[in-house]
Amino acid sequence: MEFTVPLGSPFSLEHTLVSGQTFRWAKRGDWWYGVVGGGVLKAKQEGDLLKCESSSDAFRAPGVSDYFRLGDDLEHVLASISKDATITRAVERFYGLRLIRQDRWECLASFVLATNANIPRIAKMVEAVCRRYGEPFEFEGETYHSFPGPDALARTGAADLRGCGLGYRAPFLKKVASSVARGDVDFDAVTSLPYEEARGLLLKELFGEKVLLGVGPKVADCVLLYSCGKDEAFPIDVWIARAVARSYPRLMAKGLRERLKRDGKARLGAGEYARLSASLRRHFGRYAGYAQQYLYMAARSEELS
DNA sequence: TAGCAGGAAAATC
DNA sequence: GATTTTCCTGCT
Repeated sequence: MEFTVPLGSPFSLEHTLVSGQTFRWAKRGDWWYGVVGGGVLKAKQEGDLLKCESSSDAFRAPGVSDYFRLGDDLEHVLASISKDATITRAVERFYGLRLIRQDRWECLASFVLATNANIPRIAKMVEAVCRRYGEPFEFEGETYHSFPGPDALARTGAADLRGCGLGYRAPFLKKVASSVARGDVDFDAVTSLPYEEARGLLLKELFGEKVLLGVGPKVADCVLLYSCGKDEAFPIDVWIARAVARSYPRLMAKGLRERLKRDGKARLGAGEYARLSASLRRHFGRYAGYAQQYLYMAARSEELS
């Protein structure tokens, strides 16, 4: 099924897909191939047109527009977050980068795997889990695998999951899958509540036990931002922490700043994380999550140059 | 709050 | 080829 989506406002497919939000897209030749919603979405940007091809009839222009959040008024968002020279420069460099709306379960599971790993590694782990537990299907003579549902992962043994190269993440993923399969995580409520309450719901305890073992504030923020539309969420990873220490020292507590400077290890305690992300939300406003994504790209690209 | 373990692969030296 | 780092959380 081929179709074309006209882009009414700024969009960069490339910047969007390499910004570390999602792990199931790969470029082959001129085309990007992504496994989305149980099928393959193939896409190529030509100016203000997005050429698409979908393996299933279900995925059409409206679905693509929703997935890439093409309805967001990006110019308004970018004007709103451009509070200082650092972010303004990042916005200019990566203009058109958009947050995308991912499946909530897939996003949660993927970021549980993301601890202490880099992007290629995360993509590999996700792919291995899909190959083993997802549904296979064919597209252009290649075999792809859908992202497995929570029940499929809840049923398996942690040792079996370990076979996917997940290491210590295997038991966390299995427990998270069980919680979701049991219905302990009300994604609809998380999506409809305002940011603070939504985060509380994801991190809350049930019967004295944490609902989602392996989900701390950083993973929660990723899920809220990338799949629940909470644009205030500002995930702080090591790159962002370092970038903030360098470019926004005033927003970071002095003690934390000095510690980062001293041993370079950007591990934040829960309180430090909460205070820093609150101060970044105050600085960047209601689209702070967009600012985070642009800063993340800038931080990573500067490391390479 | 601080310190550490956790597993394996990528990045770096 | 060894060492360091890696989009971190849980436990003590």
